[in-house]
Amino acid sequence: MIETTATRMSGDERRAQILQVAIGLFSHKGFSGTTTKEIANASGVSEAMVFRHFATKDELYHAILDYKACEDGMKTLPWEDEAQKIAIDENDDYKVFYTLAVKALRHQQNDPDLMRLLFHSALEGHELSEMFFDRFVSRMYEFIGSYIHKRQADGAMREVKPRIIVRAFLGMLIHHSLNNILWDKSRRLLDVSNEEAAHEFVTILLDGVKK
Amino acid sequence: MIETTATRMSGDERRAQILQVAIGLFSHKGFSGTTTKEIANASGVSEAMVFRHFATKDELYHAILDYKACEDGMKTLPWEDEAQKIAIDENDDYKVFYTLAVKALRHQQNDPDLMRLLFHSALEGHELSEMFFDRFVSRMYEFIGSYIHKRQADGAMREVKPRIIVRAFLGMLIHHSLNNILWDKSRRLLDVSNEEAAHEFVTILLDGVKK
DNA sequence: TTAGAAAGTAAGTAAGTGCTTACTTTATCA
DNA sequence: TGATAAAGTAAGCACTTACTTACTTTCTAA
Repeated sequence: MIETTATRMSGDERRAQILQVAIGLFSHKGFSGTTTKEIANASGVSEAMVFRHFATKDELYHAILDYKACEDGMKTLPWEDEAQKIAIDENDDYKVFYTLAVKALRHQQNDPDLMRLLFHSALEGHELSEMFFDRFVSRMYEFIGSYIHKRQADGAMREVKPRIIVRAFLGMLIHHSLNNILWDKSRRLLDVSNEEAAHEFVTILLDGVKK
Repeated sequence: MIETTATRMSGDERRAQILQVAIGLFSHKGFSGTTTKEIANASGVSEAMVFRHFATKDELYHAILDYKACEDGMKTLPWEDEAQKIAIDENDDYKVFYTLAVKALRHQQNDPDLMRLLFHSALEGHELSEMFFDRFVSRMYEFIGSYIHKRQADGAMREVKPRIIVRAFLGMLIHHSLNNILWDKSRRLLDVSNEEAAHEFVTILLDGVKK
């Protein structure tokens, strides 16, 4: 893929490269749809090298999931974001939801492979799916849900089950990204910036749940 | 699977049975994750029989897609529904969207395999994905979009790009079903009936876009 | 009742699959 | 500079894959 000079790589470099190549392949063709030979070829290396760095194909898959789910995607958790906390304390509904939305959309756009991997593993019933669900999704429901609960107690939002509102919100965001990644790559159906999408989704949601 | 007596099936019966078995397997394990041997075994028949009915594995996959996408899923198109047309003529926003939502949620719940197949094929870049997109999704955008446009002209809805509203609406619905099918099978996160979900989603949407 | 058509199988094949082995090339540093 | 460790490969192993062939069993209707 990348123009490789004749110089050989260090073990760590090669390992990282194989991992990256495998991410691209797995995320597009799935686990069983990708062969170790393909991974080796795309890495410009023999199959034996793949198996020197990752004992089995499964181990490679797990390494990817660990890398993607732990190192990468989880860096900017909304419940650890300072600006977010301030917006929450100030009860600035628009800011809370807009910030969340733009971040999510940007993240998904910058790393479509993560979303593809997540869906592949969910469909195949891989354990990553559960892990991601427990570590990220369910906390997201708690995080947003408890803010909504607070705002309902304030009398600022209608008394709807908070989690339905969370689902509606995440549904808009995730489905929008999914559309862009999977079906409407050329934006024939709908072509909007992340900011515009976030603004409109948040406006609909907040007007939709305000008292 | 089904308790098969010793009596042999007719060609058509067997073909239909293999097709059903394959739907179950493909939708859970994907195309390349499912072997023809598995399909044969699960059908209680030798592999040769599978290939008598479907010349190649690809042909079987296409037969499934045709069957699922044409016969099954497309039967009750919203733009051919009489009750829907009446609601549209009466400008009964809630009825229009609620009917649509409940139908979609029910359909997705009754046939989770279709959604799984659709996502598998979208991730793998199979052509079904495009076909489904052209034949169903893009028409859905036109259908709902044009109703929204009309209601905006009436002064009943805010001037937001209609397709953003469509995306928000479909996002809630599809994401909700996807959650139920893939991640939250035991409804730990959110347990609501289709009717309640539809009602809340539609209420949020309509309050969110009304003038 | 029996010929023929259709349902069915057992046992393959060639090409792939994940993975290993036995070996060669290159970098590093005492 | 040359011993050593690490990066690298070619070739192949056991098994699986999609698909075939040559054959047997059962149903049907003239």
